Amino acid sequence: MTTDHLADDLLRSAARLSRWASRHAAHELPWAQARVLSLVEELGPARITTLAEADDTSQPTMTTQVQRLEAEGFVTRTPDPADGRASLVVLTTAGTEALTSARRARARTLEPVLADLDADPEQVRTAVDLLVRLVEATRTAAPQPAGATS
Amino acid sequence: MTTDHLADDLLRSAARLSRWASRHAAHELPWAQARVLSLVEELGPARITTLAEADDTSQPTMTTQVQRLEAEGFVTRTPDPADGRASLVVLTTAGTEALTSARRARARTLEPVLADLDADPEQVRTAVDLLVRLVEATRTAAPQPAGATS
DNA sequence: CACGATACATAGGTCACCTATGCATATCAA
DNA sequence: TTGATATGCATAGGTGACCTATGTATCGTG
Repeated sequence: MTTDHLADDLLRSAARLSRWASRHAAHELPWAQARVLSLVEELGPARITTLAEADDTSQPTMTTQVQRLEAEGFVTRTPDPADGRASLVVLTTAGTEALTSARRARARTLEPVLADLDADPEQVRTAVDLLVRLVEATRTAAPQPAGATS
Repeated sequence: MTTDHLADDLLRSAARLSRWASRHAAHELPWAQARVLSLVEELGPARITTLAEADDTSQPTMTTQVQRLEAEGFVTRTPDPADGRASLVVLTTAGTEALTSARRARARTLEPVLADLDADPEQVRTAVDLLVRLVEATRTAAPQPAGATS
């Protein structure tokens, strides 16, 4: 009962927060692309499919995103020496810069709000850590897809 | 410095979490529509413009959303007795039910993950509260839109 | 009643998704 | 070696949720 509310509150807030941020941050780089760049940075040279899985998206979507990023010079694609079908997506210097700048923009957007909150910084840190762990947990814990009454 | 990371971590996690939830929750009702329903419930009979502002979206977008919700029987629009131009959006019984069910679905999606986290429930509650307060703070604290060096 | 302001609707475009499918390469069996 | 099948990526075509710009009533006011 309480858990129901808790989960709902959590999801609602997360959605609202990220929605608010995406609407108020002054970023040239669209969110989805920043996400992909971030992943490439995290995973190093990676295949499209790997990226798609990590981003919880479909392969065609990732293909398109990578194409755009490539067109803007943020990543390059080199053929995978181990597999002629695959290619490896690599971050360029411009990509790294774009990512850094996007991150800074986001942080800068949120900062005044955080300051306004006037909360215990340690508490904030704890809360954020919990969120991070929660996100990690979504990777492992497979959710019940609707009527999975197996 | 730490704050930069903090803000970024927070936004990244929030975005990932809500993205994950939106992709894994078994909801018939699209997210944006659930959001609007939620708002209508919260605000009571409200005008399109009011809803648009509350949802941090444009009036045309809200018009479209309300039209869809109306087509599905989740809300009705009645002319505002006080203003011939305006109409009031009201939740129907079906709308309330849809909202409840969407909420339950979301909570149910997240629950296994929360359980998997195996975290102190009180800590979770605190974190969620903080998130909620943060979202509220975004309402009042106007962010610096880029180079507002006034 | 004419005027600008206001509430909503429409038009037309973009971004981020999706599923279905095509094409090339890899892999394995006979 | 030669198919059959699996795998990695690209393309096609469609949807939802946004946006700005603009139209059309109605409201208030002089």
